[in-house]
Amino acid sequence: MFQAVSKPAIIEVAVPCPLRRSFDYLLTGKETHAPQPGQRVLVPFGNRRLVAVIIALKTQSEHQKLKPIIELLDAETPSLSAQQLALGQWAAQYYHHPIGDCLQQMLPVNLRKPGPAEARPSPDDCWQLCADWQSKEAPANRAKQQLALLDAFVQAPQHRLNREQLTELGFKRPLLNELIKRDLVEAVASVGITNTAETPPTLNAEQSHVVDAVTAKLGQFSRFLLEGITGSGKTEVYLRLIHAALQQGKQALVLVPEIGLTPQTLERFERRFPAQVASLHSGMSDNERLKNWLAVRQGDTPILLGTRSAILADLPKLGLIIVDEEHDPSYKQQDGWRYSARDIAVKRAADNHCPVVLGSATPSLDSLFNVERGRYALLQLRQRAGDAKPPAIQLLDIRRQNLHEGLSTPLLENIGQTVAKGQQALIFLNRRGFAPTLQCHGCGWIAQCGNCDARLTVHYRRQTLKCHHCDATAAMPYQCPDCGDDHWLFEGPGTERLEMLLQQQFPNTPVYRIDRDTMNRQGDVENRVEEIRRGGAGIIIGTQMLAKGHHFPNVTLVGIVDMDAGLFSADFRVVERSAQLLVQVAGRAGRAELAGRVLIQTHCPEHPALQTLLKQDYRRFAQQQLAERQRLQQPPASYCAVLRSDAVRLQRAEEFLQQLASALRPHAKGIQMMGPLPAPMTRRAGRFRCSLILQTPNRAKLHQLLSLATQAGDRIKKSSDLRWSIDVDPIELF
DNA sequence: AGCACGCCGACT
DNA sequence: GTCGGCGTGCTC
Repeated sequence: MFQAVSKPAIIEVAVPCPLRRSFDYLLTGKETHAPQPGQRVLVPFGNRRLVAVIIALKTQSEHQKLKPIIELLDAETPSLSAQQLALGQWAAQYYHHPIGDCLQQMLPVNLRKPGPAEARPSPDDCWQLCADWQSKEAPANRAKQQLALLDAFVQAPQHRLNREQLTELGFKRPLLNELIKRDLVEAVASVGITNTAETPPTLNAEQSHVVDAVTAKLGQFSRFLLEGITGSGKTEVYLRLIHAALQQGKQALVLVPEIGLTPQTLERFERRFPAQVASLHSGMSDNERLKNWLAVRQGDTPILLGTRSAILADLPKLGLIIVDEEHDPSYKQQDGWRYSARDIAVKRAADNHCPVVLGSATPSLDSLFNVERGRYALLQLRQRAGDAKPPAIQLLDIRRQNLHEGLSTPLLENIGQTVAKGQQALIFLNRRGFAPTLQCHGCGWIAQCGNCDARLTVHYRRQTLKCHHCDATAAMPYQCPDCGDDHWLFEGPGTERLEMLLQQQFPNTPVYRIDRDTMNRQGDVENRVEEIRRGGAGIIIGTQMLAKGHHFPNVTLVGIVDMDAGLFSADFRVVERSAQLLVQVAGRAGRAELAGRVLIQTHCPEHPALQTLLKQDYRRFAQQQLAERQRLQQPPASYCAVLRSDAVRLQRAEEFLQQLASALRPHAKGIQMMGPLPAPMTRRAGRFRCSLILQTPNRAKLHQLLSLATQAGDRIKKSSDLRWSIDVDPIELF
């Protein structure tokens, strides 16, 4: 017999290395199952063994001496589905990032090392008969499978079976779900979660309209921006949409910002959809992540709720994507493969012919621009639940004012009046620690970080100096190292200092501080928020940790200590970000019977952006900003990428980008090139950083140039300590 | 990214 | 005479 000539004996793989190309290997012919794209494979690479991903099968190779693979790691089912593989390949091109690294990041950590694609069974993978199962309606006689499974539970010791045993007995998850639905069986480890779905509340007219509009588009690609003010019931809309998708037999993917995935959020979803929600977030073990990742892929779980990287998971029946707080910067990965989960969500919706809903109270300018261009349909929720009124915003001009640790007299008086009424005040300051600067009163010496162009922050209680840009920590000195004087000046306010001041001023009022220094462990914030909600008069001090998600019904006064830092910056996105932060912080306050007030301390009350925000009009602010961006041809009115470099010596970093810029310039017609410029805080963690900014209205041209940049960048001779990277659609310019 | 190979300084 | 510094080049 002839050997079939087309039998693929060679595989093309992506290896987890920063190399922008693939490698070919020989199959041994002794594989126990058929190789398929997406499967993991152990290969010899140099003198190492690496877990690579098959991207194609071939019959021949350009390369002469191929090595044979060591073994196929996936039995049958590839770790990455065809759709994921295609997504990874698309993303590698779009973000100009090495394919091997992209595919590696799409795999759960446990699958990045050799071993089978299985999760260890864990205790919460156990189910038992409900105590009152006999009083419940049994499955119909013709539901033979269900009866068999029920019988297996009755026979089992303690009436319990775990996942492993169920698999052994040949029972599949959907069948188990049937028994769970009938209240015959429940998960063992789940404490305090009822297994009956709660009854959804009634929707108001606005909510119904939104639900109808999106539901009508299930099954086709459609993009929505859902602009819903704080407290307008966005989450309820999401739950209804998910329900509609599930009814059509589809799966739903919900993305939330990094710190938005609190136990409360998860519980809210689980109450509505018992045993149907899997989650992926940073607080879980690698094994748990793998377990949920697999559950969603196998279709056992129809809902995936997760943070940024959840957009990379496989949902074979994906029918709806929701991105909550779509403006949140945590959707953009800030190192390595700098992808935007929000943007990939839109791409996946297109691939899956399904709707994507981007929700926010303060939509990003990118999304508003897409509404303007008619790409996204705009849906709005303007009504606050219970008719709560938006808070009144007022500026406090603090020029030449006496400040007490950063607080003006009027703000202090207002805090006093608020707590006297038994209400709560929330003071927002985006600077943790006691004081941002330590200065010697004798000679003017200032404590600087040895590794960064930054001052050290004083942490009073711990008597330490910390750098907030690297991990440098030092003991608070007794004497000035320059002149020996021991009189110190603590300059500027920090949250720790405000806490001490306010506790002193209001000794009978509880003062709560919420920042990275006081909230160490998972769940600390939730516990503290719960305590505040139950409490009466009180003062809450916090950084941007406060701005997201949590609502404080007893807060009637919000004070913004320092607005000015967010108004002026070389980076045009800083103003957008601080406006969003302001609106979000303001949204923490007030309810129907207690209208809230927001007081903003500033040295520049005439600033146009502030004046617009003052009128409660985020949308008008956004329109003004958009007009400005269009005038200056800045994103989203143009496309942008940043090439960055860093090295131990500034000259090395600069030189590299200069050479890269020269190599690109002849091909950069119609593309604005700015730089290379040292970043505003050039030295950080002992390295100097530079940026070269590219901007053009022509996306195709930008990507052509970036392709050239990857080639040129690899060719240019570099000192060994030089690192460089490409950031497509950056959210920070430097 | 790793890891080896390679050519120049201070140690047994 | 070697141990080891990190420059540079490759990985199917």
